[in-house]
Amino acid sequence: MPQEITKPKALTGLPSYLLTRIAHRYNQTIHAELKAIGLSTIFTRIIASLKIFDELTINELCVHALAEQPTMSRALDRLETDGIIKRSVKDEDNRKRVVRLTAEGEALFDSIWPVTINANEAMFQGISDADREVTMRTLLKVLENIRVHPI
Amino acid sequence: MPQEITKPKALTGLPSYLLTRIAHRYNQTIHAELKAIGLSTIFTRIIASLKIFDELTINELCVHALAEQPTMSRALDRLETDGIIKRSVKDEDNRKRVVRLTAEGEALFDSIWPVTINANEAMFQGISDADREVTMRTLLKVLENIRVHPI
DNA sequence: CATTTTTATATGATTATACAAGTAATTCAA
DNA sequence: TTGAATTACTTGTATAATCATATAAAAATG
Repeated sequence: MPQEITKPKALTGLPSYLLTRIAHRYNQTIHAELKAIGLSTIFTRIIASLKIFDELTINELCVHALAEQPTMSRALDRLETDGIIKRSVKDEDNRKRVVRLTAEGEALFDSIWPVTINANEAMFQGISDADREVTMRTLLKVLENIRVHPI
Repeated sequence: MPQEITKPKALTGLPSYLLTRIAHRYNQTIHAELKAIGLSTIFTRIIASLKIFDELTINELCVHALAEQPTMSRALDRLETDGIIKRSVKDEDNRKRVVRLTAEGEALFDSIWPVTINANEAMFQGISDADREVTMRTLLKVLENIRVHPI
C-alpha cells in the first residue's frame, strides 16, 4: 500500500513553520532596530556570542552565529577592520584563530543587548511563567535532538 | 542610575537563540535532503504554502515563505519556467497575481512532504505530548505577539 | 620521521537576497 | 472625474551568503 500524502490543514500546526516564521520575524525586528548603527544580523550574533563566551574559534562562532565558515571569515574581516573584534593565532594550535571583542566591541554589545532583551520579552507577552518554562525546556531538547555540533 | 547591562550566562537561556538556531538547523537539514531534486529552502516553502492555501498572491507568499517581494518575484520566475507554479492576473484586482501549483508542482509536494514530516518528528523525539502541546500553543501565541502581517 | 590524511581558516567564483526604483492598476479626494 | 496617493508586482543594482577550492598546520600512518 503506497504511503498516503495527506494535505495539512494549516501551516501553524507544523512546528517548523512556527519556528522559522518566528525566527525570521525576530531577525527582521532586530535588523530594523540595529541597522542605524550599521549592524547586520550576523554581526549582532557574532558580538553577542563573543560577549557570552569571551573567546571563540571561527568554527565555534559559525555554530553560534549561524553562518558557514567562509561567510564568517568575511564577516570577521569587516568587524576587524572596524575595530570591533580581534583575531589572533591560538598558541596550542596555530591553525586556529581566537576571536575576541575589543573594548569598542564590548561597547557595541551594550547597544545591542537591551534591544535583544526587549525583543525577547515582547515575544512572551501574555504567556504564563509555567508555559514559558515548558517551552524553553522543550526547545532546548529540540535543539539537542537535531543539532550536529556538540557545542 | 544608568541601566545595568548584565552579561548573560548562556545563550541557551535566550529564546531567540534557541529559536533561530533550531530554525537554522532545520532548514539546513531540509536543504540537504532536497537539494538532490533541485529544491532550495524558498522553493520548498513556496510549494508547501501553495499546497495548503491552494492559491496565494505574491505578497501573501512572501509572508509564508519568508522572503521579500523581489526575492519572491524571481523565485516564482524560476518555478514558473520549470512548470512548477503558474501565475495569473486576479480578476477582481488586476494588480494582483494569483499563484497556484501546477500538476507537476503538486507531484513535487509529494516528494517534499514526507521529508518535512520526518524532520518535524525528529525534532520532538522524546518529548511528551503534553510538553509538545504547550510548546506549540505557546509558539503560536509568540507569533501572534510579534507578527506584523495579519495572515 | 617522511608521507598521507585531517583539520582550521582564507580566497575565488557563483548564486541568492535585498534595498531602491520603476511600472501599472486601484483608491482617494477635491 | 481627474489628478494625487496608494498598492501590487517587477526590474536594476548592490550586497551577502555559499559552494568549491586553496593554503597552512597538526595528527595519523607506515
